[in-house]
Amino acid sequence: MSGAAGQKGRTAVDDGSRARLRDVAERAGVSMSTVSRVLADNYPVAQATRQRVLRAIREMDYVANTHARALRGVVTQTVAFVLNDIRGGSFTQVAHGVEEEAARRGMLCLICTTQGDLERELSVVRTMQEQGAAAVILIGGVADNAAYRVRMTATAHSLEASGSRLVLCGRPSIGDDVPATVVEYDNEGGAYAMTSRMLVAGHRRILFLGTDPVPTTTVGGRLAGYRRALADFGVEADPALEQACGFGRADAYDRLTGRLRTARDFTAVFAVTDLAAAGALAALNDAGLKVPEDVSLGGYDDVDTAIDLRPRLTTVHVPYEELGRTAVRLALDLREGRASSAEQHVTLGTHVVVRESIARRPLG
Amino acid sequence: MSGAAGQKGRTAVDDGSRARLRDVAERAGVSMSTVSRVLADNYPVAQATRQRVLRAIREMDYVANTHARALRGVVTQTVAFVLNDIRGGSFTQVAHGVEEEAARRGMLCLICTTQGDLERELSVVRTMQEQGAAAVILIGGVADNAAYRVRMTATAHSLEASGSRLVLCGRPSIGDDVPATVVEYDNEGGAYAMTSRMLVAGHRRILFLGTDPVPTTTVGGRLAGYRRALADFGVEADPALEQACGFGRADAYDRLTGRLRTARDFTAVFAVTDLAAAGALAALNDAGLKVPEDVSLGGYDDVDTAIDLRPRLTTVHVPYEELGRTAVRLALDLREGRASSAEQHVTLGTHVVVRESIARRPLG
DNA sequence: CTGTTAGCGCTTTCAG
DNA sequence: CTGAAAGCGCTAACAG
Repeated sequence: MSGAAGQKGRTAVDDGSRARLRDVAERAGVSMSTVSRVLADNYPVAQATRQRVLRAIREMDYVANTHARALRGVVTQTVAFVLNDIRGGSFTQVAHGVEEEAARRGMLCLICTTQGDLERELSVVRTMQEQGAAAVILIGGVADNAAYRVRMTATAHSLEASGSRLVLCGRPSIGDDVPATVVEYDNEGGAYAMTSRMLVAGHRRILFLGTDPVPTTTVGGRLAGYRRALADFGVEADPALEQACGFGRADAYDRLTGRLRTARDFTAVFAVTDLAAAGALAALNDAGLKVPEDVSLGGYDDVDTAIDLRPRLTTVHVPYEELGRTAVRLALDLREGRASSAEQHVTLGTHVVVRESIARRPLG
Repeated sequence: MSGAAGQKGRTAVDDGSRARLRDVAERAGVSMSTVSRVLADNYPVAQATRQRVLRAIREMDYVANTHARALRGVVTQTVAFVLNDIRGGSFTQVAHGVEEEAARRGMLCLICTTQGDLERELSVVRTMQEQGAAAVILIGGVADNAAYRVRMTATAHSLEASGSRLVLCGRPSIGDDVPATVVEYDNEGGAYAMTSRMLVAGHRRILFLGTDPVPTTTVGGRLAGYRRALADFGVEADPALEQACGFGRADAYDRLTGRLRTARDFTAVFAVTDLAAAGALAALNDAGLKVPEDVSLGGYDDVDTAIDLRPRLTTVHVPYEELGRTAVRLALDLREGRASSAEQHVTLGTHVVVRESIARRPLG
């Protein structure tokens, strides 16, 4: 298929196909080794020869073949970043952190999306492994169950055998004996802090907007923080206040609007994400409720746009970019022997960013 | 370096390194070809043999080497997507479109960022070419000058020689003779429509917030649309109303706040992006000005969060996701001979989304 | 149905 | 300083 290049009388360039090392060597009147040496610049080559080779390379627009190189062991290392959906604020920040740190180390960054499908996640990871990725970073929560753990454990081992590293980012560890790097943020703590703040402001009926039918680790942690805060304040948790809802704006709007039609049995809403908070805010306003005068509102993620909501959204800040950088750093440092396995589990802090959407509980 | 695997008495797996086809063959007691056939599933293999091979593959956790495959011509095709910065609304949507269409075709999507550095853009493209990307998609405006055109033309030809395709996405063509696919949106038309709308509402002094010292094609097009609308309405363009400003929220806030300290010599603001519009809105409000009662405001991009601004932002919708899908579709269809070169330049439409941030010019 | 063989394009000893 | 030669791991004729 790749054609007649190299045949007598036809060069790769005449042919319209990519020039190979051999073509360059022929043109420069040297051996392939010499061209390779000029390219790698890791071995003495006579000035005159070097010039001739460089000239041929330029004239033929030679572009090295990564695959052939990789096969010989000289790899353009890549870091793979696997996420659900590239849209939607927060993960993009993680991606940026990953990109940044990877670029700093001269590595390429592969980004793949899974659309929330665990099956696809596995297949994508496999593809990355085939590509020889130095690290495979999985971002975002998952439905945590036995099947998931078994498969992820196998994946971690397989990756390790390939000389790669699995990184769980914003997702809890699956066991200390599993060869995986874990970079978490204090998901539960952030939710605890937010809920506490609402409780301190006098709220007792706080709607948690965002439980899932199949709860992911992300929701699980936030819900746990919410419940723990209630418990610590001696407030009994009311299951009716744990409202099913997805991460998106639209779903939050619909769910809350629906609920408000029936009853308004809460004085504060803790939305599982800022996007959901935006939807909740719109729903509240459309129902004639003012935030924070009538109902207080809290978000989670601290996306850039939280500040443009009115009132400005009080939310939980997550160091997403740092999460991405750390993921790359830990995984690669380990490979290079510059970090120990002991340092391969990190939890970054979260904190509430106080803005304007939470007020004291209105009397009556 | 890759070690002693394959030596007598040590298998790849014992060794802790990745198992190769040969190891699997040995274990299953067959030849490499047979294993290869089982894997490719493109040739008859006896049931019993197949089972034995499959078993060995599983037991050894065999993972194929993409690079070796690629060298033989069997490639996991990748589509490369090159952008400035992965954060910030709109390009992410394009990336999603690209991802979607690439995935639909079973292709991998490589995403790389350049931080706005043309030098780096070129080097990234080169790396993608080395990787054997089927298409290299460049997204976003650039400073359009002779040097850029020369280099991009060379890049396009080089890519073509590699059997790849350059795609300029949201960036104008650099000439009909250049082998590149161009997927634009009606950038100038969107700005024209927005400005017209403001003019129709009676505004005569419209601040264009977002000219650059080194204007990019994106800004250039939007500014051109702005000027053309003014001209068509017989309003003389005042250079003082073309305010230097970047794409981001923070810069817009600072610039407009600074300007408002001196004078308020406009009744409407046309921000070059929605992000800038968010900054402008905050600046206006902080200066005690109400939108749209005192000053009207228009944005560009129609990012998801434009609807959460108060007032809801009137802006120009750009079909970003569609842009990404189209980029992939055109480039790949051409490769596969399912599209002609004539169809390789497309301009998608834009339109104003009317919300609440533009009102009739206040009297006096 | 299965095995043998000849490379894909490149790097890297090992000899000049 | 330069060249010849031996593969990296895999696939695809070509013979059995």
